Amino acid sequence: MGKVEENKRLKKDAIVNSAFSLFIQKGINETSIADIMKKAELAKGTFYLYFKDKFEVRDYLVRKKATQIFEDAYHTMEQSDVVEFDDKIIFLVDHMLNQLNDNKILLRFISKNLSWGIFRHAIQNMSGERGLNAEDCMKQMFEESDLKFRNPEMLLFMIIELVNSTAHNVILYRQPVELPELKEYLYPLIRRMIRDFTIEESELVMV
Amino acid sequence: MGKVEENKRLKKDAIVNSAFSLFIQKGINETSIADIMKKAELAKGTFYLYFKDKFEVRDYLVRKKATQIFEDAYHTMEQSDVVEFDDKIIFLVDHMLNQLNDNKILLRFISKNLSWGIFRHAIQNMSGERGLNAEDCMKQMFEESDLKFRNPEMLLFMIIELVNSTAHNVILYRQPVELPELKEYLYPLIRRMIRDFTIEESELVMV
Amino acid sequence: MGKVEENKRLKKDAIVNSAFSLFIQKGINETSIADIMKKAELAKGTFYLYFKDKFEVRDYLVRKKATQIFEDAYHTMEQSDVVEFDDKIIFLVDHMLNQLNDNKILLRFISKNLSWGIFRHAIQNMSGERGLNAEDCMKQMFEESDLKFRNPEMLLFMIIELVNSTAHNVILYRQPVELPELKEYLYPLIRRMIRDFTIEESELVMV
Amino acid sequence: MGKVEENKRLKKDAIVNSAFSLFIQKGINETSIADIMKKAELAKGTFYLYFKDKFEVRDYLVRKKATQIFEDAYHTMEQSDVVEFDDKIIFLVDHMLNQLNDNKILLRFISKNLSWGIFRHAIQNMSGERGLNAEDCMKQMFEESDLKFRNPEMLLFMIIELVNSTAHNVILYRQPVELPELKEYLYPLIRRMIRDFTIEESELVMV
DNA sequence: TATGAATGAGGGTTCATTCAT
DNA sequence: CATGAATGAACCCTCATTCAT
Repeated sequence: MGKVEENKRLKKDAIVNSAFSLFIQKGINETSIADIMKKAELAKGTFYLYFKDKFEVRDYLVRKKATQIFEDAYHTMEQSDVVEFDDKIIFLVDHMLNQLNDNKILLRFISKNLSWGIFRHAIQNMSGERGLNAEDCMKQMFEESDLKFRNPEMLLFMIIELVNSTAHNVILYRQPVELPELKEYLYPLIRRMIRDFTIEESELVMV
Repeated sequence: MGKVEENKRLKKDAIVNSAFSLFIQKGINETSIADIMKKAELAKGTFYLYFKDKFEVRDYLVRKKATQIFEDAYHTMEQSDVVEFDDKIIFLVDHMLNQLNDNKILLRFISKNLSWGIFRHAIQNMSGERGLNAEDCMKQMFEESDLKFRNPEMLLFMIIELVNSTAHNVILYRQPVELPELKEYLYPLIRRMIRDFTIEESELVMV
Repeated sequence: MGKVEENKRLKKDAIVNSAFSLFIQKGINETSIADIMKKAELAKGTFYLYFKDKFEVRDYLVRKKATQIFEDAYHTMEQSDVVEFDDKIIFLVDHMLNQLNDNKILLRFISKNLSWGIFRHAIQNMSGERGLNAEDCMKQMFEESDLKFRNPEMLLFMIIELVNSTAHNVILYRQPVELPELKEYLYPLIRRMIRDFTIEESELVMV
Repeated sequence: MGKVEENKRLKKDAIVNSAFSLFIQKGINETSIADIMKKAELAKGTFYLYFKDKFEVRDYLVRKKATQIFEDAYHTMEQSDVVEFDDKIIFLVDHMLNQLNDNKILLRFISKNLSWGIFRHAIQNMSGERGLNAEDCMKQMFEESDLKFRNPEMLLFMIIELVNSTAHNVILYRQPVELPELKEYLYPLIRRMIRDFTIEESELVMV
């Protein structure tokens, strides 16, 4: 029967949730496995039946949380009536920034870990669980638009890095400006980047 | 006489150098104070005469190394014959990227710690020691150029964050492209950002 | 089954016994937790599963040993044929003094810690474990006697302090007299104190 | 010249005063030599020119402070018009108790160390410095009175121990009664002890 | 599977003491 | 005499990990 499976899932969730709340509260280095299991109300030894060490839990959490944020943004976008490619990108970015701004603790946790490498890993591996694949989503978006891009991956990379690193400072330390002002500079720049990466009709003919 | 002072400086340097080599080798969390002092060939207790904990050493190191890189780039630029403002910025960025590319270990150490907050702190506090003040340098550069900028601090902030975060991935993980290719996309974008932040003559008249 | 519980009791006893022998040998300040656990043939970390620090062990020991001495004296007295109240008190004191005289090391350990505050705490808290409650014993003794006392608690307090502090010097340093000679002065004085605290029949009528 | 001597005395006083304030504030075990010398505004190494360790300082302090209290009480008594022996004893005890009640911190420091052994040592060794010898004082008091005592030393011993141990609890913990009530029971008891130790005229003739 | 008592290596930190200045 | 930087032994305590139950 699935009762045992169900029970194991509950235990794993308890561990993960406990760990998350402690990681964001005290930091991962100051959190011991004993802490995690005490808060999860499970025996210390049980930890090792589910994870190798606390860093495995951290990685699991980063992927899970990052995916949640992307999924949420993507679903909301799909239900909106945005059609243009650059508007879609801005919509996604804006939605995610707002989520992170509302949940600064989560931001602190995933922000500096969520760079290109982890991002790719996350969107590729995690997606299966809930059926939504971020990489496929993005690919589809690129294809659906009528535009052709010089180097789509590079474009995405630069946008993500720019957004991620500027937002980190602005949201967490409110330095050097507040989030609304950052957006004023950021969104036009993103649109410009998209435009600069677009291959013009004329160029296409040339090639 | 300054013999005692001289000796203290030597001890501090030994600690700092030992710590640096261990931090980049094993990571800061895996480096104990005992490790540091063993490599420095000093007694464990001596550590506490100079630093409160290893994080104080890390901060000291980040400031020191970041300043060194900037100073080096700035000096080289001054001895070159670059005159235009955007060329100067590109020159600085290029020089620093090359330094970091040559010294990936150093990059790993300072990169993720060198965000806007630390950067400002570093260029303001560290400068006195060697006579060169990074903040003043930048200000002077802005003033010397005939251009006026909408929001110079914001411009600098966005450039630094973009360069720092993209370069980090590219240099360390060679993902998604190699450094030369990144530069091909990065430098035009920086020039464009500078242009976008410039207040046109016509606008000036208007105001 | 109670195998685990049994094992824990053994471990705690080992720690306590080891600590006692070291405390009386070298003094508590010169005894480290490492010392205690080495002698107890247990791992250092195990200490913290049973006690917070060595002072908690000391308090535990003082209570335990003091209670043992009292219980022993009380049991012996009950099996004797002493009937008068003052004789009972003298009997108890005498028995306890003899015990302490036979075990000077134990005396040194508990003597200066066994003042009124600790004594009250000891007789109230420790008793449950073995079924005998020192406080109740004393109360019963007071009630069983036909006498009424002006301030029974005060009487007890003064007797205990007088006996404790004089005996400490006499037994440990044999100064200024030997124990038998102290008793010659002490017991008549105690009898006199009891008499002085007694409310006479005549007084009772008055009230 | 005596300038050097004067300077040394000042240094020693600084150390002793600093130590005293720290001992009563944090306890002797929690006070390091570094602490003492920092508060004394002297170099750490200087300590060893005056004392072997902090326990030597403590002993010095106990003697000094205890003597001060006794001297103060004795001087005040001399300037009063008390004549009877038992009144004198009560006067001394009362004065010292009041001093200690006013200075509970001092009491905590010397109380449990000031038993018969230390007391004798103190009154014998320390007296020379200021010209007043407590032992001689007491002897003189005994001789001056017309009374003869069975065992003067024993009498003194029992009074001191009784007063010291009861007062310690009462003043520090206000248990089981307050100081005024303790005195109500204590002073009559002391008078009775003195009477019981007195050799009657009739007895004298007998011998 | 799940437990949690036990382990003991290893961390950070303090501090009495020395000694070159 | 006086200093205070340097020492390194020794302390307390934590914690990942194991394993008998």
